[in-house]
This record gives sequence, C-alpha cells and structure tokens, in this order.
Amino acid sequence: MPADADAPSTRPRPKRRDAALNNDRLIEAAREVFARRGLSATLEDIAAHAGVGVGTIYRNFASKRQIIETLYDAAIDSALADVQTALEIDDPWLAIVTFFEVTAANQARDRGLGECLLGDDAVGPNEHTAWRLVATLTPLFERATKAGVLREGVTTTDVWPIFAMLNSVYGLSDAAPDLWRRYLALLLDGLRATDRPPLPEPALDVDSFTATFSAVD
Amino acid sequence: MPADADAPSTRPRPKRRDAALNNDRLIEAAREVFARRGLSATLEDIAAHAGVGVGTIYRNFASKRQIIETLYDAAIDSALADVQTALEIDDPWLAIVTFFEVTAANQARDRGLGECLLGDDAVGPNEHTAWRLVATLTPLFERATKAGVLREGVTTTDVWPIFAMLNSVYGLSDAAPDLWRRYLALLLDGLRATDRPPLPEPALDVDSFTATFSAVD
DNA sequence: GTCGTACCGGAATCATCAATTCCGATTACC
DNA sequence: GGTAATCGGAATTGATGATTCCGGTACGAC
Repeated sequence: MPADADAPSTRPRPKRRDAALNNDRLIEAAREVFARRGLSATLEDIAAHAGVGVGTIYRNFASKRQIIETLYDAAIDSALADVQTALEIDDPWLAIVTFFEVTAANQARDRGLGECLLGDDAVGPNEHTAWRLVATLTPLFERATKAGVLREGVTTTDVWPIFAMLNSVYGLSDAAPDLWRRYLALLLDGLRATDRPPLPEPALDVDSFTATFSAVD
Repeated sequence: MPADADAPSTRPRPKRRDAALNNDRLIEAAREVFARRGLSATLEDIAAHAGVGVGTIYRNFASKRQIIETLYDAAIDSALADVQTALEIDDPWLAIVTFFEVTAANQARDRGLGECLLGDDAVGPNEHTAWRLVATLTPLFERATKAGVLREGVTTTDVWPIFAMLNSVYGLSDAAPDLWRRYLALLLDGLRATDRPPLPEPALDVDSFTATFSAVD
C-alpha cells in the first residue's frame, strides 16, 4: 500500500556483517546463560559468553527484559504444545507421566524457562495466560480422572506447585544433573490413583492459582 | 567460686529497664519477621516490627548474622530432637511420616528455620553439622527399610531435597497456608514401599550431599 | 525536680551489585 | 583510504540494605 516503499530517504541500510554476526552470537549466548543460571544472570555474563562488550547488547536489545521476552515469548506456546503432544498418547496415565517428564526435562535443561512459567513478579505469565494454561491442561487431567487412573481430587492447578517443587531440585548437585527424575517419580506415584486416603488439603482454586502464579505486569 | 564475684571495679552495671525491654522486643520481633519473611527480611523490617529504630538493633547485636545465630543456633539441635521423638514411635512407617510432618510444620511456621537447615552459602549447617544430621537420621530410615515399609533405595540424603521442594510451597498462597500438606502427602506416598519399579535415579551420596547442603562458613 | 549518662531514633553513610549509557577506538564496506 | 557504523568496556546510575553516627530523650540516682 505505501506509495514509496523504497523511497531512498527511508530505506533501511543493511547491517554490517559483523553486527549481524554479533546479534546471532548474543542471542545464542543469552539462551545458554539464562538456561544455565536462570534469568538473574547478568548482562555482563551474557556479553562475556558471547565474546562482546555489554554495550553491544544495547545495540541489539532495548533492555534485559526485552532479551527475555525475545527468548521466551514462545515458551508458553511451547508448553501448551507439550500438552497437545501428551493428549495424543492413548493411555491416559502415560499421557500424564509424559507431560510431566517432558516439561520437567525442558525446565531442567533451561532454568530460565521454569522461571518464566512460574512467574517472578517481573517475568512470567500474566493473568490471561495463566487461565489459558489451566484451560489447556484440563482435558489431559479430566481424561485421566474419567479413566480412574488419577488420584481423587488431583486437578490442573496442582501442576504449578509441582513445577515449583521440581524447580528447587534441578540444579542441586552438578554431580547428579538428573536427580530431579527421582523426585518427579516420587510425586507421580502420589498422583496416581490408589486405595490410599484422599489428599489432606484441597488444591488451589483457580482464583488463588492465578493470583499466585501471575506476574504483576 | 570466684573470689571477687562482686568486685566494684568490674561489676557490670544493670541495664536500664527500657533497654532490657527493647532487647526482648527485638528478639521477639526478629523471630516473627524471620519466620514470616525468611532470613532475607531487612533489619529495618525487624526494627519497625519491634517499634524501635535500627540503631537499637546494633546496641544489642553486632550484626544481622549474629541475630540469626542467636535465634537459630538451637534450630539444628531441635531438628535432631525431632528425629529422636520420631524414633520413639513404634510403627516404623508412622515414625517416618511423623518426622516429616513435624519438621515440615516447623519449617512452614518459620521460613527462617528452613533456610537455616537448607543452607544458603551465608547461613546453614557447616560440613560437620551436615554429617551429624545424616548420622542421626540413619537409624530412622534403616529401621523402616528393615521393616520393609520404605521404598527400596530411599535414604537419609533424600530428606534434604524433599525439604527443599517443600520449602518452595510453604508460602505459595496466603489463602491456603496448609497447602504444603497436600504435596507432602504426595511425596510420602512415593516414599512408601510398593510393588512399583525402583526410582529412576540414585539418591545423592553423602559427599555430594554435604557439598550441596553446607554453608561455606 | 534536676542532672548525668545510658540509651534512643532514624538520617546519613558505606558497600555491593547490576542495568544502562557514553565515548574514544576500531573496522567493514565503498 | 575515507568514513560512518559498530565496538569494548569504563563510567554512571539506581536500587537495596547493612552499618555508623550524632543530636536528642528519658531513666533513675540524688
């Protein structure tokens, strides 16, 4: 529609090759550093990892927050996709197990991802997104409940406290990077339907849930 | 025994009454604030809660660290005592359950306590104390293992990752202060002996354990 | 009551840490 | 070779929180 799509005065000049390279390096470095050390990693860390100066970061991103948004914008969609993948598994219980194992593995591999999903006041899902997450998970859990393989009273809002718990064991020991699988197994055994008594406390209702796990924006 | 118990030159003057009162108030306020907000609570918080100025804190304690030590020195001994209490319960499995419920309840009530037990680089058990904790827990777990009520491969070093996980749910929602009981129940079901497959990862060995959960001093 | 001093409040200081800005030096591209 | 885009990284800014300091305040001896 613009009459002067390539008017000489507004045509953006192509980037210098080294600048473009640095941009790529920075994104990759940010991804690695946030994955290893979480979102509290410093820009200096990231710059050093990319082999550039901090100033270069600001020629590519307006702020630290924007880097995080650039990297993790797709994170929530990707988590939603994990739910869809799990739903394609026929066995309702195996689907639950797979969902937790896949998402936990992702969060173990990328500490920043977990911090984005759990919310941190600064980053994290907003209220609307939190709702969407719950809504997407509901079929997975309802199917398992109907099939009688999920412990009575277990609901979608249990997912976040479980994520939070696992989050605290991901980096515990460098000597045992997969230790989290041990404790996920414990939790999954508790989630499975058994003849044991019901759980002692009700799950969070959806309002408390969104209040707890939403960033303030 | 001292020959000069009240020699005039060295007799400490009695404190002014208001000063003594402030000291009591401060200890109480520190206890409450650390319990509610954890050890990262500020001295200003504590002073305000006690109704005094920050300066007054420094007339009673040399540093924030010293306050923490004063309040939580007995914490580890008290945790050890909880193990003894649990050992007095006849049923080996009930003893395990009781141990976790009592210690978790204490940590839910007092966030500072949990932070002391888990270690934080700055505060927490030193290496020797970590050993002592493991040693004390061993009879409790060995007895349960011998009785066949504890899942195969569960060991004393599992206690700290579990504490760490629970620690992340204690304060989740003000609307549900006892929510942690729900997730402790899940974990305990996983710890109990069943005919299910063994846990996927070995527990931390004692060396990794002490490395992970000791303050650097 | 009043005086001396132990004690007080809380503003000011110090320290740390990390995001962001700035500018002289460098380098890709013509 | 010229020059403007780009760079590195030191300096700046801002926030936060422990610790210090000092002009008052008020306890309690007289």
